[in-house]
Amino acid sequence: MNAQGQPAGDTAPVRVLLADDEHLIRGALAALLSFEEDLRVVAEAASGPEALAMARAHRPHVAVLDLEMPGADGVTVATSLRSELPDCRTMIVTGHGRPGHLKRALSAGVRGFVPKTVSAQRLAEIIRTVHAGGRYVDPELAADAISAGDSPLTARETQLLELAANGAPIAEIAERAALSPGTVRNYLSSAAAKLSAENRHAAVRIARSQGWL
Amino acid sequence: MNAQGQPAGDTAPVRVLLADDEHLIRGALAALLSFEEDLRVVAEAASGPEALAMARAHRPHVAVLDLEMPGADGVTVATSLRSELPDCRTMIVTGHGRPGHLKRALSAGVRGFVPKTVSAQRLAEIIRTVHAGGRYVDPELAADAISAGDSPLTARETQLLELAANGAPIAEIAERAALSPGTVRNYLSSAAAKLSAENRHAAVRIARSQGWL
DNA sequence: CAGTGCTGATGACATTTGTCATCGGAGTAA
DNA sequence: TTACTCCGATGACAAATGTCATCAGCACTG
Repeated sequence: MNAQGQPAGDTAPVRVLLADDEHLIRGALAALLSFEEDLRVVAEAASGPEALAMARAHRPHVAVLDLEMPGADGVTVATSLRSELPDCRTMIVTGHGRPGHLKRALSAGVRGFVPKTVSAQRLAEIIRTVHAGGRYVDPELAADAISAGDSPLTARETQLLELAANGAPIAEIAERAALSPGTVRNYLSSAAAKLSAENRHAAVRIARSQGWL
Repeated sequence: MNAQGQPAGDTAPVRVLLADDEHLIRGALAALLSFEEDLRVVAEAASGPEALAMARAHRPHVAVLDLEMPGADGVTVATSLRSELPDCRTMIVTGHGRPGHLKRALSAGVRGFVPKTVSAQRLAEIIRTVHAGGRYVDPELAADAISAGDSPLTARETQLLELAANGAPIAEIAERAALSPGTVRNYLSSAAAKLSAENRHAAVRIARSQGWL
């Protein structure tokens, strides 16, 4: 009856991988989790690729991944882990959770999605839940994701919005996408209309805020 | 001879205020710092205003402030603290440190400026340094700040860039600033020219990246 | 097969935006 | 005083952008 996993005693501890580019957070987290007798941090990583390498080397039961990391973001790492180490459960921890990120994460097989506003105790519980095969999604983020719905944008619209994200003029976007300038304007106009934005720049902002970028 | 402050033993501990909106980090940090015998976390806050209130109530020696917080950012809090509690030293911890932020912080009387990539040990040392009256600035950020130079923008240019930051059309910016649309275009054009940007949206990006926004 | 939606393009047109010259007033430093 | 910069505005013009209609190929689906 250790399903929800209060400290166990005799059973083997849960092997945990921590990946976060902020050393301060990662170290502090590792220290806190070390107090939980049934959890053991077996590896730490500061970037996406490093997280993958560490996971291959140390075979954790649960990988706790920051969403924003250099190299590859948490969801990308989770996707790779899913195919490489199917037994490794994954969960995402993030500062600003956007609805779209949650959707992407869930379809990547991520079993936990929590904001950094939770306490360490709570995180430890969630790690146990995930390890036991359960799922946990922050209620507030879940509500946002449900009410937000899916992205109304097509693939090209999304791609062109990304290229427009840095404020580049149409000509440059067209060149980088190998498309006609007129075509680019059409797609961006369409995207802005779908998002009820006044122009493509506002559209970029809106798409970003929804995690559709 | 306790200047750099190795654990002291008999002298009174340094009273520390921790302010960070991410509960996970704040709690973990508090736990880690509690191992340092000469440091004592006497208050925690999750927002700018709360940090101010806590500081008034608990009179910390050193306030460790996150740069990005709801309500009021770390530099704003530091400015208020400087006038309200001149004896309270302040330091800023941040995820992404932009050159302009560092400059603003230093002119607000902040004595420490560190990225979240430092270790907890390092942070503890820096807290001691700051408490002893010293200063500490992350070398990399300092180099960036020096090479970046000051903002070339005038007050109005900066203000209008801020209003333009969400992608709003000129008309809306003009209305919100109570200025003529033509005037707005002139200022934004001037700002874009100073930043070598192709248009105002790219200018916003550049100004943001320098912390001039 | 017909219908639908995404893609990619073109042309036309109106609007927005960027750029420049110019003006006047206020404040400030030499 | 003079010179300088910033502020705020106007007018004119060119360039970029947004919008719309229209076309064609392709893939998919009922």
